This record gives sequence, structure tokens and C-alpha cells, in this order.
Amino acid sequence: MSRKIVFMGTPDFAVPCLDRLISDSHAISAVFCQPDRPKGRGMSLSPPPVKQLASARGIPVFQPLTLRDGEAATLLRGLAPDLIVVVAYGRILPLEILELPPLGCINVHASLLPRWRGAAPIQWSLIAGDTKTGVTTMHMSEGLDTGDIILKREIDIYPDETSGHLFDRLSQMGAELLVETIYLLKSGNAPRTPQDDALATLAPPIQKNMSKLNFSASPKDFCNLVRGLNPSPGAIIHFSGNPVKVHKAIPVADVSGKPGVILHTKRLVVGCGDGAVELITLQSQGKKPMDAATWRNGIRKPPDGTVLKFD
RNA sequence: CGCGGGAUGGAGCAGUCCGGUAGCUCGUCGGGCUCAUAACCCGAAGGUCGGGGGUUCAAAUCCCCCUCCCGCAA
Repeated sequence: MSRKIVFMGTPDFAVPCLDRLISDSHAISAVFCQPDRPKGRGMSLSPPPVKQLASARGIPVFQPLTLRDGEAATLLRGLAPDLIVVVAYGRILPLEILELPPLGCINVHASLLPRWRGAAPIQWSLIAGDTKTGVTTMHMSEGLDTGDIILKREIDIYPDETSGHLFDRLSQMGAELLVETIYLLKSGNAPRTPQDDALATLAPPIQKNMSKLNFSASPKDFCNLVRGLNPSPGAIIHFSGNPVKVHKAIPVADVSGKPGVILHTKRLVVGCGDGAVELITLQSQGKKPMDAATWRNGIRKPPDGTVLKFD
């Protein structure tokens, strides 16, 4: 027999999960997501990705400002779901809602919990230089990603992988793990393992002041930040006072120089920490991304005796 | 009407304020040098300066309109 599911999610990451539930013929009685927000150039109001998919499939969409004023709970009681599936919804669910569905509320999270609880697990795993990550499903509790674990699946992070790329892989994997989890849940065989709070780390939302790259950091940390912040919001360096976004950078072995100083006449090998990094792809304000050699063609030659360097 | 940057030979840029010879770093092609090079030297080709209108003896440059690209902020 088919169980009624309410899906709660907002951004791109949640889309494959919803899409998979729909194509697997689960009964999605409603979708909740964050309200439309002004977005992009021109600040036009735009619906979040999950809403776009749900609308296209004719599923009712609700976008309450809060889940804590009782209205959402009343609404949900009316929908009487057997299960609530939450994927990157953007809000913590109150106990009143957590206790509502008979099968409970489950969540898909893009990390190997208890590592990287919070809003930006993918970015933080890259920034920290993790070599493996994964997806976890859990029974939701009142805390931030603290619920008992149902299933966990692990993958290796590629050495030059970006957040964008990892996002794609993990969101697909999340959809897989979600359907397996629901299957186990329905059959009453879902495992339930409490998280070890002592091993927990936090992945708070990415702040814009994290975007500034520091050439005195180690080459590895420098490049990890570039990876973690690609494609959004992007890591920034400065040249002649102007911000330049770094889309790709790699550590360079056996070379070192003063932080920020360009060490090669052709490539953008730059002194960094106790070594050097090579900047591969850059983007100046108002421009499209370009490879380092191309970017370099556009900068003016400094007066003789002056070294080329980043601020 | 959120703020802002941009469109100039194949690429990235300067020149635009103060109208009057099309410039720089590369690439391409030809030649030279070197044991050798993402090295160096010499030479050449290649542009209706995004589109339209206007002002002017003269517009990449000044005025008006349009198209496309991008950054920030949210």
C-alpha cells in the first residue's frame, strides 16, 4: 500500500531526491519549500528549484515563512502524511511537526554524520581537505542534524574536485540512499544508530568574508578554499586593488617565493605560504572566466624593477 | 525601475574625460638563432572600434536609442 509523503526541501541539492520519489511513484501529497526570494540581476522574484519541479508535476506547494506559528502544523495534520522527507529545507523542524507522521521525519544530509552538521557540509569538507565524504539519512530530532542515523554511504573526494561537482554527485547519491531508506522504513527494518556527539563538527553557512584568499596560507589550504568555494561564491584575490575570482588553483611542488609574487614569466605560479600555487582559471570583475595565460595577456607591464604581485 | 563593470584584428587588454595617424601583451604565418626550451631575434598578415540614429570639416572618443555579456548585493 502506498504511503503518503510530504516532501520538504528548497535548493538544487534536493531536486534529485524529489524527482526520484516522483518517478518511483511515491504518493507525494505536498511539497514545502522556502518562500520565493528576489534573485539575480534585477532582483526578480524567483521560485526555488524544488518548487519549480513540484509545480511542473502538479504537486501542491506550500511556502510558509515559519513552521513555528502552529499554522504549518495544522496544515500538516490535515495532509496526514505517513512520512515527512526533509532535504535541505533550510529550517529546523519543531517537535510538534517531528512527532506528527507515524513513520517520522527523515532527512538526507550531504556528509558522513556526525562530521559536518549544518548548512554547508559539502563546502566545508573540501575546505578542510577531507579525502572522503558521503551521504547520511537519519531520523530527525530537534537539534541541527543530530538525529539517529539510518543509512550512510561513503565516497572518495577527487583531488581537484569542486563543490559544484561534489554537489552533483552527492545529490544523486542522496536520492539513491533516500529510496533505500524509505524502503527499509516501510518494512520496519530501518537501522537506528545514535550519533557520537564527541566526533561532531559544524558546517555553518558560507560567509562572504571567507572568500578572501590568503597567500600566506599553505598552498594546500589555499587550493582547498578555492575548491570549496567554487562555483559559489568563489574565492577572491586582489590585483592592483581589483578583486579577481580564482576558479581553479593547484599547489606547485619544489617552488617557493614571497607570498603573492608571480614567479614565472608565462604561467601564474605565485608564492604562497612555504611554497607556491599555480593559478589556473581566473575571472576579473565584469568579465568571463579565463585561463591564467589569457588573463595575464591583459595586465600592463610594470615599470622595470617592479615585481608582479598580487595584493 | 537594487548597485556596478564590459563589447576595439583569432584571445586578453589600452586608448574614450580633453574628437584629428589603430596601440600593448599574446596567438597565427614566414625567416633567423640555439644541443635544447611554454626561450630569444627579425618580418608579415589580420580591425566597417557590438548595432542604429544624431552633432561635427572630422567620431572608438560627444549626445540619444537598442542588443548581448558579466560582477556585486539579496
